[in-house]
Amino acid sequence: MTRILVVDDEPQIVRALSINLRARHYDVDTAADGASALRAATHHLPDLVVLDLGLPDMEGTDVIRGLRGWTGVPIIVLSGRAESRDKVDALDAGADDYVTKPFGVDELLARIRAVTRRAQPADEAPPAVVIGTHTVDLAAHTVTGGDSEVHLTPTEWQLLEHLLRHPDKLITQRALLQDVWGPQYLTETNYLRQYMARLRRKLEFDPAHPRHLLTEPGMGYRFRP
Amino acid sequence: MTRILVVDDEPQIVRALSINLRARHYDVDTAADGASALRAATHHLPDLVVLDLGLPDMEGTDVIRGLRGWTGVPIIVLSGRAESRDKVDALDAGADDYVTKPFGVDELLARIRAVTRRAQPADEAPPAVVIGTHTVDLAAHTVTGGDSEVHLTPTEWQLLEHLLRHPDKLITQRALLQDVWGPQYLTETNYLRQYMARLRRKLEFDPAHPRHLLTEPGMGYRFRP
DNA sequence: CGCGGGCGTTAAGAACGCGTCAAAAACCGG
DNA sequence: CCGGTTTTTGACGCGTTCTTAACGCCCGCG
Repeated sequence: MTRILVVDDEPQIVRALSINLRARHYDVDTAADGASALRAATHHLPDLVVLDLGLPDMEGTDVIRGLRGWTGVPIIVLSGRAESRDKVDALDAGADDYVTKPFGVDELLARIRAVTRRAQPADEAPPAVVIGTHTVDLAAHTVTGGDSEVHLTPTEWQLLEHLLRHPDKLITQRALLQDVWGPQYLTETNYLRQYMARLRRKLEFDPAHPRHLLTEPGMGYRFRP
Repeated sequence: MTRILVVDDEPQIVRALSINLRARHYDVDTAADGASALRAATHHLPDLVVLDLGLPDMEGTDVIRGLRGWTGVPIIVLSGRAESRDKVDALDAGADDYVTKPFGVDELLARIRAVTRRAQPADEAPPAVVIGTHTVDLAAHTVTGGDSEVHLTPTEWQLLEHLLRHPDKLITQRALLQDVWGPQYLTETNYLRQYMARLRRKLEFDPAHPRHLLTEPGMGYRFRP
């Protein structure tokens, strides 16, 4: 869930934005002035800040700098002022985007999507998973740790990836066969037995008693972190 | 040096932007239509793309998607159309920002700074990398050290560059072929075999047993520092 | 208690991908 | 137009990986 902090001193704008954002399944915090905005951000770091520049207590650029001092959270500025100078100041202070009022809600939402999309990869949680003594990094395609060096073949990676991307979830045999081998292999469960065994031999501490790559008899397999 | 690809079919706009950008010490490439824009980006990946939406040969959103298919390079859209719908479409296709014409140059420059600032952290650039007895300097495009003099061809540089920019990370064959040769060579893995062999012959201490330019059978290649 | 399905294991041949050599074709500067 | 460099293309041996088959075991069920 993406958490958005809306900062504006006009209650009706805050209200309208909150309703629209919540309807899109965003989590919304609000603040009516710069000081409480900084406090709210400190208290619970949002994933994005929508900031009106016309606040009663502080310069808008100071609010931006106050945030930028300690966080890289994306900031979208709302402002009634369309002068080039204001935009340049806000953007150079650290804002990610600048929208002039009056603005279309659809456009703001699209800009929110664009900015969060860009910011995501930076602070994304580590895509590394631990299995026994080994650590699997899906992004780099590496297996580290463990005493012996481990190398996985393409098919092994594909299979492992599907399991690791859905922790604790049961993946049916059909789903795995479909995704790794294709639609015409849906009944070749022997492939799964073969390759699950290989994965366990390479990753599990005791392949005969797997603790992470589990079998659900008659159904499929499951990865337990 | 930040390299910017300017795409617009109006020569005077291209010219004005080029002058302004070069004055700010940006490196500028230009393209007049969608097809040559995609080709230019493939040939030498820019750090940012400024894209006019009113191109003669392609839909603007298709150009965006054409880039997004294989790179996360920041894209700022220029457009004469101010309708909310156009903005939403472009942003959701993968654009990072949308500026309506006529626009102030100062504003565009500020938005360029904002977008590149956000994109920067992703690619930290270690200036020099050591492979065996040789030292490769990506910025200067030089190979020093080693007893024998080493000269790399353009294709060899491109290939090596992609590997060195992502240390320890597996780069798939498709990604390398896409970035070095272009989208229509995705299956020509023999090119990779050929040029990886040449790089190893020129850089590795023992080309038959590479220690830094590693093969991941069936998947791709990896640079280990 | 005997039976059968599903699972893990082992073992084999087949198919594929990689590194390599070699040579033709395209490119480039003089 | 020529000579050298660079890129593209084809072919082959070899090791790895994939595919396929067969066997034993556990467990639920009749």
